[in-house]
Amino acid sequence: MKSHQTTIIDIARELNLSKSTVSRALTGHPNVKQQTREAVLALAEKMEYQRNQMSISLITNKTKTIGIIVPEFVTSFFSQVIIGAQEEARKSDYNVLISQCNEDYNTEVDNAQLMMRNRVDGIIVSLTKETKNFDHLRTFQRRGIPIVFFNRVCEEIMAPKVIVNDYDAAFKAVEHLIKTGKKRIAHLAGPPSLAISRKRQNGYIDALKKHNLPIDEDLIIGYDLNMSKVKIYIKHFMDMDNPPDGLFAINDPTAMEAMQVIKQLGKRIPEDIGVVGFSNDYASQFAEPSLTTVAVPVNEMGKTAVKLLMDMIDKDPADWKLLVKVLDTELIVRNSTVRKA
Amino acid sequence: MKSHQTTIIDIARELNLSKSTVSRALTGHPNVKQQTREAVLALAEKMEYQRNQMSISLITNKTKTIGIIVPEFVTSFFSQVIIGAQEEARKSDYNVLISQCNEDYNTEVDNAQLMMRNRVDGIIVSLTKETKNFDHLRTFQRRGIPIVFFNRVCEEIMAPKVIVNDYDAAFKAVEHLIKTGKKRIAHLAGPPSLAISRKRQNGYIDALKKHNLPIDEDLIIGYDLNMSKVKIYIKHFMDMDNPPDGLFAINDPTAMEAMQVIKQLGKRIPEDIGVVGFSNDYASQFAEPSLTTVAVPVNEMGKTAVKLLMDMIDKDPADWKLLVKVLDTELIVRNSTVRKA
DNA sequence: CTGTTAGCGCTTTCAG
DNA sequence: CTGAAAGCGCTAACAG
Repeated sequence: MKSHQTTIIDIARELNLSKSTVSRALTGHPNVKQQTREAVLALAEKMEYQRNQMSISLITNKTKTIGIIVPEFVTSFFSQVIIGAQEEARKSDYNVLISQCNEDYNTEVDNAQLMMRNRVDGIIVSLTKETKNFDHLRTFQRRGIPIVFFNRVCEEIMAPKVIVNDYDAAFKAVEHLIKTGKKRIAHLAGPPSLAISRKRQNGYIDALKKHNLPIDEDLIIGYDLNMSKVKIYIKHFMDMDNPPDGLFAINDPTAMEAMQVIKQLGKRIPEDIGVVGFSNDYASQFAEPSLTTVAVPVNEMGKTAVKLLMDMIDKDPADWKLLVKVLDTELIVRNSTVRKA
Repeated sequence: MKSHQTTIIDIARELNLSKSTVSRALTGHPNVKQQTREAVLALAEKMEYQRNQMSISLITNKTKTIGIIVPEFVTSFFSQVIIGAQEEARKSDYNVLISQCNEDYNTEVDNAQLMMRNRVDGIIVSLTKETKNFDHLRTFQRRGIPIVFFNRVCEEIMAPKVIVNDYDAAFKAVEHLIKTGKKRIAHLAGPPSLAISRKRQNGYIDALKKHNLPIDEDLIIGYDLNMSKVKIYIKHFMDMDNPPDGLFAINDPTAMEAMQVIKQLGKRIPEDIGVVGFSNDYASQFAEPSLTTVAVPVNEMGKTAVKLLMDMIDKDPADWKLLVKVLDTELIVRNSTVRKA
């Protein structure tokens, strides 16, 4: 079934003009008589003409589309980054092709190839927790298609990155727990494959060190972000002879799941154990107790990534800058660490 | 900066073959000598050839892309629908162009035109709360591009729709509140522009009627989903001489916001007032008390919408079926209505 | 100011 | 089995 889309030829025929004149009128080229232009625009409007992006892309070798690859879509984090990214892209009249990977490496590779086939002008990427091979991404650079990483960045590929001050934020988060009087703080960390896991863990460790608290390896568990495991680890923690009185979790979903388990075990938050998350997920404000967390400027992260990408598109790869933008975070203190009256 | 993407010509030149033969080998056409095919495929692999979707689209007048237009991205609802939709689309080797509208009508129109320019083969749409004019969507049908609505459907356009049994679900939700002993149940409804608001409200009203409870217009407030207003309305309810002892909210974010306010006012949930939401948002399990809500099969909704769309793509519009798929929901009873021991 | 021509990368006739 | 040629909708270069 061939759908009928109005073409330039349709307009040209109707107005008895050449294709090129119509094209010029439509694209705002100066060399068109005012009267002709008006006639063309009026008819285009009437016939609901929408230029065919395909043919233009074929000529210009530009699709005016950027790809966004994110690891998951369940928590609000990446959705919100995407909102920012999309807003920024729209400013430059760019579209956005979005793919989420269900935290699956093979899906990420598929998505990358899909982007390739669709000849996106650039991509912004946050890796799945599984991604350890980066060939599918290197292909882009090899072809002069720019990449910008955000949040879960790849340290082995030379490309601009947008991250937050993970180390500092973690440091402050843990320091906050310490200031509320906690002395045995556990850390439910992310998989070591992710740089953010390592940085946050380092922040955690250094905060303890600064305050002369012992580093107890038993209190640090790196896990694969598979939420169903949180229960096991938290029970493990709380079953200890000397259970922790504080918990710093790699992200908010983990922290909230942990709080569920802690409450089931009959422990009070924050009295028995204070909890801090990371990312300020949409849900964290509603949790009970509301979750103390590190607010990441998600919207800005998306915007910044796209801005950096836009600076690379149409530039010679030799001129690409290797900026690493570090965005500031803010510790949001809520009831999971400091109970308000 | 022209990025170098491998083309069929590159391969043809290298192998001293004609373009057509290479093309045939690549597309699995039977009339190619086994040996030739293997050589082509091997080289294509080596040169990282990725077919240019643009040129194919130009010829076939098909982009293998479907558009998804959703009103917002903040709550988890639409994200999850998109996950399902994307999975289903991928099965048929279709890509997905996603646009969210920030609940803004003009953005919806823009997004629709963007889809049009990109010649999507079909779209699935959930309307913004503001959308009352549907011309931007009718254009698609006029051109033989199929539309499927989901969740927030348009009743004025003849198109397949995927919805849930809003009336029944609301009825059961309210009946559940009644069974927990509540007799004065308020309803924080959505904007009347949305059919789901009206249906859920009707379910609410009929449940009260069935149980011989009076319909008090003062206990029904339809609002514009602007979350900041929830506080005002809930305070208004609770300030009444005879405040409600139950609340049925149009959706989970509303319910959770309401619970926050109720708790601030020092009222107990569910003892003083039982609360039921709608949609089983990701956050609702973490809320305190955990929120009783109507679980919507979000993933299935996305999948079903795409399936219906796929059945229309490539079919003569005359053969398009006007199915309305009604998916079943499930009432999930949590602590906001029935406190577990 | 307007028309003509060529060609983007690919598939699809039509000829061998 | 393979090649040559036409053309998808549009823009850009070259002529008027």
